[in-house]
Amino acid sequence: MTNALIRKLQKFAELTDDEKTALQVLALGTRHVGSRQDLLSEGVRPRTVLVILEGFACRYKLLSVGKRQITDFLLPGDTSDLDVALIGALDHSVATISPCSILELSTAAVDELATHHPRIVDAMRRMGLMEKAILRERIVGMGLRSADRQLAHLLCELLIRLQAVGHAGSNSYRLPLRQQDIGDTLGISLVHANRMLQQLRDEGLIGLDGRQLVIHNVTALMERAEFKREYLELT
Amino acid sequence: MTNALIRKLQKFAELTDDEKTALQVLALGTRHVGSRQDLLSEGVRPRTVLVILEGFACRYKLLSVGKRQITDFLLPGDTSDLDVALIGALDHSVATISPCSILELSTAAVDELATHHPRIVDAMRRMGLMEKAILRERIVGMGLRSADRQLAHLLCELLIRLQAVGHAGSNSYRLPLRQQDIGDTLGISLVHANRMLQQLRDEGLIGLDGRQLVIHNVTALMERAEFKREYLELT
DNA sequence: CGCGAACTTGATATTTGTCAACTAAGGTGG
DNA sequence: CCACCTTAGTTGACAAATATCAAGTTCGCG
Repeated sequence: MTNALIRKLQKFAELTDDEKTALQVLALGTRHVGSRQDLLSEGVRPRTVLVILEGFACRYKLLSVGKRQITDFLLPGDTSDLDVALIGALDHSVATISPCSILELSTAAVDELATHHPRIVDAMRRMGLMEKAILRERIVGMGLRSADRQLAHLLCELLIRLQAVGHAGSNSYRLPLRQQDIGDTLGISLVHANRMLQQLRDEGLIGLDGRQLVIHNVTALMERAEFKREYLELT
Repeated sequence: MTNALIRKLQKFAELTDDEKTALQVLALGTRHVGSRQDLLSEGVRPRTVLVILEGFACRYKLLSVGKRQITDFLLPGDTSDLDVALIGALDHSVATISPCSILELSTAAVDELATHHPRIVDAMRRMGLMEKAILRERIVGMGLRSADRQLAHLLCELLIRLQAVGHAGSNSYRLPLRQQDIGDTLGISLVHANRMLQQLRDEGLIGLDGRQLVIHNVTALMERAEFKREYLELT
């Protein structure tokens, strides 16, 4: 099982074969879920830790009917909150965007890992810290960046994060987001998201054919976005 | 030492006298810092965990000169990241807003607590989860709420959080933020922050005399903000 | 009393949202 | 295989929210 979780954990700490085996043994199993399905719902007390092995998912919150804000994305290798045992009720929902395959860990399994394989849990804690860094960077974007730069930033973030788990080439990846999803992420309308995408296309920075995104000039896109990759590398 | 940290931890787990004593013994000491001073700087590896005992502080990031985004506030009882030992370099800075008194814990002290007083660390982990919830709610606000509602939401958030540590009355508290700080928090200009403040004042929802904020009608302000307090109570 | 920082105000520019209509692409039953 | 149907994407015109600029005003403090 050289899956996305292990690839991601390796970014934070080299795993021994023993540790890899422990992860396999403790998993409750793998589920396959279609696109646009809720995995966890706001207000509910989660009972397991979810690990995305394949596909795109997101965390989101709803406000007065019809308004959804996506707060962040869960990509292959990402997990829902590790400290799930400490959570009374979830403040947000989690849903798939594309079809996903998902591994579940019981809270007992996490305790077991913490006891016998503390390095794995340390790596997972680092992932938790990175998640906070991503949330902060999203706040910075929403507060300080214009819509086109924010979009550029999102595309850069996804490039780096997907590359880390082998799901992106040097300048391209599959992007299963609808324009509505992009708008709900950046806090702009669908129409505006459409226009910002066109702007980046017209400038020759990106190409989007179906669901395949190609970044024609990664350096230029990062400059446009004022993208600093350090926040995704806090090891 | 019935300080803000202990009051805050008590919200998450009853502490024994023994545990309270451990906290006192392990602290490296208390510092007093003036307003508008950096406590931690982006890019630096932090060596201790900071606990705010008194005063207002914030986390912030800078973008191309002159643009600052405050991502969240550290109020009495709040701490900087607990998993500090796992952090390579900070992705953001931390600065005081008002004069603060600050307690420092060495990483060794945190390890010591984790070993002998796991409930304290659990409580601190819950605080970390709440911090993520606060960041997500800020993202929701920036994406979905108009500037006046966002301001209303911020004032409600601070009311509840300050009440939790005994620093606010039923409908009032000291608010040491400048209008520039409010703008930098909500992602709006200073001028617009000023106008939104006036709007809430003109509607009779709040009063702001010097640095003392009075919320004339808490329920109405919460309705205006679509404020749901659950996200601050995830126990 | 004077000075600087914070706050306030008005006029105008820019960005983004909303509405409404239209086009393109994929899937399904006849 | 086509007609239809639904969903996603696109476009233009206009409205609303917010930024920017520039000039006051107030207030605490030395």
